[in-house]
Amino acid sequence: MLSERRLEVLRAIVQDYVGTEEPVGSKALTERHRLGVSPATVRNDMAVLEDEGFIAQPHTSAGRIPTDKGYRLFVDKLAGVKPLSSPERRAIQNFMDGAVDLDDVVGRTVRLLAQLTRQVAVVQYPSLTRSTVRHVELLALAPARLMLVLITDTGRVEQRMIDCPAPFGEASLADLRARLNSRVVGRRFADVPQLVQELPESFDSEDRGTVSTVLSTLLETLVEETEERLMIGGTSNLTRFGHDFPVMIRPVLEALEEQVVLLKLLGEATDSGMTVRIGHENAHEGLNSTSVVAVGYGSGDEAVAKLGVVGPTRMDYPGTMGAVRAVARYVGQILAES
Amino acid sequence: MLSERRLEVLRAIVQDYVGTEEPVGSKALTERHRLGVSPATVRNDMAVLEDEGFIAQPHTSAGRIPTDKGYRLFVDKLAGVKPLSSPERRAIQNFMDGAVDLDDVVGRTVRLLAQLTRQVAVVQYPSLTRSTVRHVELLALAPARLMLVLITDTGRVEQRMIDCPAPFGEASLADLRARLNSRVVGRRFADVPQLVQELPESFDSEDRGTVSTVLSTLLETLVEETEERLMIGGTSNLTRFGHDFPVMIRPVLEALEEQVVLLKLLGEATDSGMTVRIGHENAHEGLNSTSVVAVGYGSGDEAVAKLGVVGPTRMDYPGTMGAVRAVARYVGQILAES
DNA sequence: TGCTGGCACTCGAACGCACCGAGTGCCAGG
DNA sequence: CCTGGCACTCGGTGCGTTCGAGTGCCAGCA
Repeated sequence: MLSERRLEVLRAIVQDYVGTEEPVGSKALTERHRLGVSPATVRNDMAVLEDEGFIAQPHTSAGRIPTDKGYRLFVDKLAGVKPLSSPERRAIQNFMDGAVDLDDVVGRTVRLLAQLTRQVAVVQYPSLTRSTVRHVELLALAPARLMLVLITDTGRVEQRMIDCPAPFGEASLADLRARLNSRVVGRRFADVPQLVQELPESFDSEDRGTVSTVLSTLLETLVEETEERLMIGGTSNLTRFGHDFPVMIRPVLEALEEQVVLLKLLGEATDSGMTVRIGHENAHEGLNSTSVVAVGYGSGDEAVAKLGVVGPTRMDYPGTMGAVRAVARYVGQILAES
Repeated sequence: MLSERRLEVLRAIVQDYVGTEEPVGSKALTERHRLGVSPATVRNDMAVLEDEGFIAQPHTSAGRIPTDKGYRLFVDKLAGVKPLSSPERRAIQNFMDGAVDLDDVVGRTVRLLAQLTRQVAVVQYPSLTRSTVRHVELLALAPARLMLVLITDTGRVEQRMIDCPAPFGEASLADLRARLNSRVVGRRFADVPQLVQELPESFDSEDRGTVSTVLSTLLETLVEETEERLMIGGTSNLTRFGHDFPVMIRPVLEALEEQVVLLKLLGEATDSGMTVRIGHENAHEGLNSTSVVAVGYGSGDEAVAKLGVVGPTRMDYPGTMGAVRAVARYVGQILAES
């Protein structure tokens, strides 16, 4: 077990390293922090911390840097979530104020988060499956051509073109629209498939084909868009990543370009509460030297999507966590209002 | 005036430098290209080219590299547009096939372009002002709450929430919807403001407020969304930028994050035909060591938006131009079909 | 006049080397 | 269990040397 002081030493190492970006030695530590012991003692503690795998030396005669395991302990036991300063809070409000639609909200959120944390921000669009249906619209663009428009309670809108097997009268269209809406409005998208199951049967045989087509397009859309969309920003912050530049940032940029990877990344975050994945805890290889701080957000109690940041493992965890949480809450509020 | 051979020397320098990324000397040139003259002669030619500002030496005793002016001459006079190979053409088809909606089309285009050119791709969404109206929909989400949905001929969909000053009956809604559509469908968005001008006057006084609100939201949307949206991708290709990494790519990433900058960039491209902006020809400072190759694309004859790539001035211009043009044409086709 | 070979010169890159100093591990003593 | 002392390690820095690709210039030749 690690004594109180050793934990204190670890905390000091993490803080200094995050600040200076340079391996920290025993002497420097005792000078910057009032540990009340001599460098020699700190050295002994460091030796123990190294044995336990919390810190490491890049080279034999250099200072120590925290390992992933060290950061993990720091985040779990030694650090809290730093609340934002009130100027920062005000900045959030100013920044998010006046967003006109969901795209705008998500876009602003990404920029805000990137700016606050000075890291790469990732924001997932509210998921369809967890949202509820606000409205389903069917528009006749041509006699045998429909457009299906889905609107969620979070303001997300999806649309699809539908080519009908047969012309579809205005009356039938209104009928279908009405019945569809009466069944699904206010329900969760995940439940829609069951809710519309026997709908075609109640239509004339001539319309039944079209109704089926519409419904299958609807269901397809639900499936396809479950592969969520997301937006990223602040990639230029990667340039402050470290010295050994190209090697580090290349795989990160590549990972960020693959939506699948990112979605999995956010998906791994637990539904409620903040998740921090440090270095090798990330499944994706390119992100082995980055940490991901993610949290769910939503209009009500339930999270409809996630947002977070990606940065070097050497990041200011308390500050980052504070910013991520604050932004998530604020976005949740905005969505609830709209 | 530059003799035929001097131009040939310039072409050889550009080609070699693009390939090797290293300053090219007189000896290497005569070895790799059959110029039919000795290194000494080439040296003389190089001296002239340098006097004229087409090439420069990074250091006194190094080879030459093309200047922006040199690339300009190369692009204008010495290089054609390299047509794609047939595997590449097939790749485009495979890649774009099966796109479900506009977002999907744009997303695929970005990835495709980034992959083909191995550079950063930028694709603008079809502009509203240049598109025509396919449909305007008004949905009543609550008695005094409407949603406005705009659909363009290019498949783009915009929506806005509207809070009405007074409840708005279903009949009035249908009426407004019908009149609105009969006036604007098939017309260009740019013309919409005039077309709906006196619409409120024909409504009952109790509804007039709401109608005005709806129309002003509609007009607002047109204005706001004239600030076009765009999508970028392939930023990881920036890592192959050069040796002097961080310094180069930082401002580029920053510029790429500012939509305004990018839009201006694309906006500067001429409407028809391909535009190539080389190095300092770009107004934005951060892009002074990049070149932009852009071209308009559209469903018909007229360009509804632009797309292009951003890469180091040292890029394969013929190949890049070929890819950009091919992709633009293909996307145009897809939009025309949908 | 224009091309060519020859020649002296330049200067950045690479290499080797010595030095410096932050940092370490270990140990004996309090 | 903490501390001061001490010998040791080793990466970073500065400096001088060498190496070679590349240059400019010039005299000679077609």
